[in-house]
Amino acid sequence: MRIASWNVNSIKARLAAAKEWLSETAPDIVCMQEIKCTDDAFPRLEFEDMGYNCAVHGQKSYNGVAILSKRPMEDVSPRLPGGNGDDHARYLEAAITCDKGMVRVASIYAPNGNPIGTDKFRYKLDWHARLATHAQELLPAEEPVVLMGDYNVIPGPEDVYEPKNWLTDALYQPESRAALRRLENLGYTDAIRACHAEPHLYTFWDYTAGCWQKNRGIRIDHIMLSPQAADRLVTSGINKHMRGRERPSDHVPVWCELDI
DNA sequence: ATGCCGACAGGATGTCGA
Repeated sequence: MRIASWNVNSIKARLAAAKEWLSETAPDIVCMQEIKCTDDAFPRLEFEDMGYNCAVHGQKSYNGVAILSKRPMEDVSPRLPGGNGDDHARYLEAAITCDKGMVRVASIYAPNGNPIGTDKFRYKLDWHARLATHAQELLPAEEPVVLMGDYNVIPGPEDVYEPKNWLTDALYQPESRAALRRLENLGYTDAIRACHAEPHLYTFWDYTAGCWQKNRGIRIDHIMLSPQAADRLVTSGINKHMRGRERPSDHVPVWCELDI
């Protein structure tokens, strides 16, 4: 079972690239982030024609997450618990029954949080705290859980081209990195790191300043596996080539293969 | 120190992203 995640940076702008990528890599489940459209505007029929069911939690202009699945989805639920009226579309969860059992998948678009020292950074940390609480609450069921998407957190110095440049950025603050580490401390596994030890694996390259050409990237899109999902991890990867195509997203897809 | 690029809404240019 191949499960992938991609921050598309507008599904309207990325529809052709997305269809091409789906044809080439044939993931069974796909989590998308930053679809930047309402539920009605999501190109559902295009993906249904390719054999996918669609669950969409959209928002006009900003944010928005979706899950595509070749198999039916159950328990589809948007939004993290808590948040006091937080209306950003940043979380969507679904349960999917596979050949050897079920998997629970969440599409995650965590807040950027810049600039630091503002309400935006506070919102980022609060959002991650809500995510950790929910992640913890999912554990007693002992299901395979895959929390995947754009976490907007650089885990460590090996995940960025030049750590010094990011010392005042919300993506690299100690509190941000601790939020991601909190999931690991709960028992979740970073699927990319579990399969690839080498440094300088990136999932995002800024559009500006020739970052892609110079390979000045950062690793901020993550696949976090519950213990029962990690037990079934076969391999994982990053579709880096997608950044070099026409009209690319600034993020590239990440994926894992689970024996489920 | 700032812009660089790209997408959005709206109909010029400001906002946002990371």
